Amino acid sequence: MAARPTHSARSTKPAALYGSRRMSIQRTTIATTVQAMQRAFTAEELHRAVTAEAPGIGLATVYRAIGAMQSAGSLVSVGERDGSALLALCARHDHHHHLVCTECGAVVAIDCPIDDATVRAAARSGHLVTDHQIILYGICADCRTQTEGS
Amino acid sequence: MAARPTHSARSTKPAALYGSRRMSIQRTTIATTVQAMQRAFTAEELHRAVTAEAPGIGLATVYRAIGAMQSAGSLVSVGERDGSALLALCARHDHHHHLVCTECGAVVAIDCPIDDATVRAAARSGHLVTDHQIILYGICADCRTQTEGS
DNA sequence: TCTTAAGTGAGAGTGGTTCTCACTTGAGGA
DNA sequence: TCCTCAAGTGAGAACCACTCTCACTTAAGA
Repeated sequence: MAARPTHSARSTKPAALYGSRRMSIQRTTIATTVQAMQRAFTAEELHRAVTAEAPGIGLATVYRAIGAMQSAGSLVSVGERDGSALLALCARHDHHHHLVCTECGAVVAIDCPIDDATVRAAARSGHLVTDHQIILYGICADCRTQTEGS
Repeated sequence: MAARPTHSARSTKPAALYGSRRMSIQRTTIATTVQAMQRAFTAEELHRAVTAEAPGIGLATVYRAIGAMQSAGSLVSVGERDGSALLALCARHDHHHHLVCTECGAVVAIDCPIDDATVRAAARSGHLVTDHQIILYGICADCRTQTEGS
């Protein structure tokens, strides 16, 4: 299993995060704000950050932009916090999962730990695994070095 | 990885599903209904099933009973369906996960596929895995034999 | 029986998310 | 440079799963 940052999407153009042709000022602001986010965030946190940048952008607009980015595959849901969906920017399009740092909220892409052996073992019991959903929680490399340094 | 039914709780007394001493008629009805459930269910589905059995039992009572059974560890959340939490009876108290059958909704306990190798590989990238959440979707043994039989 | 705290039903409240509607605006074509 | 039109927007209502409150009931131990 290899772990690498999810964040190459940070350097792509805002428009690339959506699946549509048309780019409004609001969507550009939202995309830029998402790219500036250093960790996983909720829709409400994103709305707060966006309105700090450009007051007047509605919550519904933020939700619509989130939906568009999720459809385009540039934004993924990585669990939840206090009943709200936790979102993160992710440029990887191959099959993978995410490790959410419980210290700082950073999200790291992780290769899928479900291997052939797992699927075969399930098959031995008569079950067929067709899909799965995995979220890993832990402490990221940065937080570990910080903790060990102090 | 071994897979085995989650359902030994089906044969236990209703009172054993809750962590408390006191048993009301409502809680007994709810526990019996849960034990009769052949698959994963939502709170609303349970409420419908319970009121079919004993009309007048309130939704809040069902939610309170679900909370008590979850605290007691006899009922677990195994994902979600249409925005509602998906619940299932489970008697296993060791570390494990669940396979939800996409055909019939049956739930099967599955040993944890996250092994030492996975954790060590994450550690090699500097990350420490402290917790995880896994839901497997697939087709259970019964549904497979049915499909192959027809 | 009595006491008492746990449990109950009804319904209001909460909070995240989605929908509606009238209005605005970006982008492509003439 | 207009014109057209569909995509996008803001405000706020609506939706929905779930929780809380409150007056009342009841199980269980003394």
